[in-house]
Amino acid sequence: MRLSSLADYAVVMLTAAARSCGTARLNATLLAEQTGVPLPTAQKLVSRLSAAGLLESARGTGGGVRLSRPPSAITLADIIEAVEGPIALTTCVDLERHDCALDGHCQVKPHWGIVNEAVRGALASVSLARLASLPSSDHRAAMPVMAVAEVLN
Amino acid sequence: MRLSSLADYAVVMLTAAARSCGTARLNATLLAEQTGVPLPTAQKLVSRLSAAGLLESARGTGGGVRLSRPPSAITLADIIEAVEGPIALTTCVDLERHDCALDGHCQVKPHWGIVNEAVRGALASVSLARLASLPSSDHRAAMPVMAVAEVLN
DNA sequence: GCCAATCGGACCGAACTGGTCCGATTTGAG
DNA sequence: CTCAAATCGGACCAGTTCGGTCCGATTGGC
Repeated sequence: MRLSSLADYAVVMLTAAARSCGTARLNATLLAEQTGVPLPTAQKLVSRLSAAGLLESARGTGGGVRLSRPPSAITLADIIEAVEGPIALTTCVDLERHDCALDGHCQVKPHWGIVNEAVRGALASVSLARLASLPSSDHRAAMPVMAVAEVLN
Repeated sequence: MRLSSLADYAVVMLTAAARSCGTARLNATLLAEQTGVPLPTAQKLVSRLSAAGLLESARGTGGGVRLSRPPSAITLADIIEAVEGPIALTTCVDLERHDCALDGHCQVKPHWGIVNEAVRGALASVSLARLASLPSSDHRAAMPVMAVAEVLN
């Protein structure tokens, strides 16, 4: 239940990119300096985010990267999936590889899809624009969460 | 963003335990047979779940385990935390070890706590009793999720 | 036409997960 | 009271994925 450091770094880097959106052309070196992410790791992430379509890259001298969409149209779920692959709490909800040992008579399997979508939805509701803004002063530690149970039969 | 197989197995085993709650005394061997989880793994999980207080164990001949609380009072979050440890998407929300390389000037850090609580809340809203029941016929693939963004500043 | 700067992919070591096994402990029967 | 069976509990080991580093391919400017 912990997301990889690469995904964490990617969020930090894209947040920094969103702040200077449009103002300057960005590259891996600059993002690494602004965020503190090690340069080689930043390079790898730039590659992966470009391949996923979140960044548009230009090679050669004076090249670099920029957000391919406005920050409000990029969500946490997008970033995580770009770095880690599809969000799938269990292997059985991953459409690609449904190789679960208990597959046949598993009574829980039908529920995982719902739970997975709930978590994914929570992440998809957070936009990069929101993450780039400074936090408000009135954090409510505990938040009212929609009842997954209500749709879980 | 994928939870460990052990956590998955634990959910399946506890779901099976909830079905035969009160009817029979359970042990690791029985749960392994009913669920298909390999016996040694089931034993390990029984240990861990007992240590976490979700199962009450009795040793010796005729011993075994049983749920320490009614299934409605056990949530997915409880099970996952019992097996994997605290739910912490990033290291910086883990109160124990906040050793993040970017700790000093990370602009995203304030937001992670909110997102983490949202995900945790989603998992905490699913009870074991709900998982043990058969799924309804009208699955709604996409579910309305509360807007995390609304509390994120 | 050459050079410099940038992205893209391949390689390697380390940490964790998952699986297996054996010992410690307790109860029930004889 | 002693023995023995059955159970939980923890230690050990292999496999895999993750994280980090490096070098080559490509492009645009001079």
